[in-house]
Amino acid sequence: MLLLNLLRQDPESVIKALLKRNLDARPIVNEILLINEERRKIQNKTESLKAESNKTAKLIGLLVRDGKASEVNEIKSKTALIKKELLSLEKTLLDLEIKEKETLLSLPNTPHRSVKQGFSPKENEIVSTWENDPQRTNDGLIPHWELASKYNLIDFERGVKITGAGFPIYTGNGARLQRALIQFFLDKNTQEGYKEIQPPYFVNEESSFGTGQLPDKEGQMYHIQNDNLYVIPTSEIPLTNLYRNEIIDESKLPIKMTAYSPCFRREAGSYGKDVRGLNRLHQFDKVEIVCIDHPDNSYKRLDTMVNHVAGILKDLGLQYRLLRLCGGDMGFTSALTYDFEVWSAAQQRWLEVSSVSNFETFQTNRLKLRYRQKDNKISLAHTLNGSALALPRIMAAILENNQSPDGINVPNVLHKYTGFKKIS
RNA sequence: GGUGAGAUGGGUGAGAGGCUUAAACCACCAGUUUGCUAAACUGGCGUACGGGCAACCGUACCGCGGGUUCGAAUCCCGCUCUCACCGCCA
Repeated sequence: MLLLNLLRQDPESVIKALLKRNLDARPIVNEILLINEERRKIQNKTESLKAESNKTAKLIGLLVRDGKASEVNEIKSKTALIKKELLSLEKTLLDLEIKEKETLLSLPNTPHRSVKQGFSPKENEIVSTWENDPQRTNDGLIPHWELASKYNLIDFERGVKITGAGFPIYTGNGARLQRALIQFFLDKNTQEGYKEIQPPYFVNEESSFGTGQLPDKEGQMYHIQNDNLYVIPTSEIPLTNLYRNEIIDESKLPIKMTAYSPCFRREAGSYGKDVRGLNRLHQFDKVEIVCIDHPDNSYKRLDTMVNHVAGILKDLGLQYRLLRLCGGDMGFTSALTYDFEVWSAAQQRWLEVSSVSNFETFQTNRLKLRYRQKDNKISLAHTLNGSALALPRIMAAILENNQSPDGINVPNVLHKYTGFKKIS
């Protein structure tokens, strides 16, 4: 949620920034300002009436105490009038408040100045590419879904039987490799100072709202209706919400957390070759990093997070490229997002494996997540998160890129976790 | 699932229709005193929104939502959550 004060002070800069998302926000911004003006007007009126009524009530108290009951009735009739007026004013005020918030919620975050305007993923900027020369031919290469069944690593069919499409069963060395990756990622993250957390996999409505999944992405989450809980599409939700409604001492910043969790996404409406094998699933594993930091520090923090993720991909020997997303491809809540894509040699395409974002105050404004400065001033903190890393496409790339006629070579850094060096 | 007890500021906890502007203590911050620290003493110490250049003023908030009343932390109704014990259970 954008800052109302910013919108009041400098609406033009907000409108200009949102153009990068190909959104003409002018009508909405104008509407908000209009509602806001009206709201403040009504609020002023309401509050002065309340002040009067409070004063009168106190006076009655004094009169009753002094035994001057005869004067009380007269005053009572006066406050009855105030009350009547208040009744309709308060209703109007509430309506305006709701409308103001609703309208404000409909605006996405303002892109950072470094973000380019653009409509689609095609306009994302390639910031850097590691391993300049990925294998540009898939001669003789087998896609990961075939490798997975050739070496008995994943059982897609039985996954369909017991749950449905998009719920693969990892078996034997496949399961072991998956676990090795999770542990490797968690170790890398904790070495970097991220505190390991095991969060719940279900969250309540308030938490989903806090990080912005509600109301924008309601249809993407699995919902447990009996208990009104949402199954997490990412551990970003429980991690970031840990500090919801809290005021953190400035000296405690940054707060750095990491968690492994399975992630559940309905992915309604996506079919075809993009979802083949491990490319897109309803349940997948991910290790996430989340930072809560001082506003002055958050873009430096974003850079260190990006470098950290890059380091992990290098350790695994995966060819990747780093993208800065254009305005049109960025998530609703983000101000700046970098995506990592690894090269999938058999499919001859780039696969997104990590998304690292700075949300600035967009989430903390909803979360009421603030920090206290030395001079006791209270401000909203910045939140950031990133995947470090999402498992399935990493798995796909490892299988495809490291295949040879006699098996699949496991990256060196994983040997101590897998206990084997080759899958054959 | 059953029964019972609760929910008050950063923490403990009083308050049971109007002298509450929520006591007191602890914690925290500043000052006095002091060779340093501690102790003692004095003062300060919530959040949000609105108004104001500011000092400051107003409003709301005692789990959440309604109601009664001129007036509600306090009375009434509904909900949520927490804790304890019992049952079931990895």
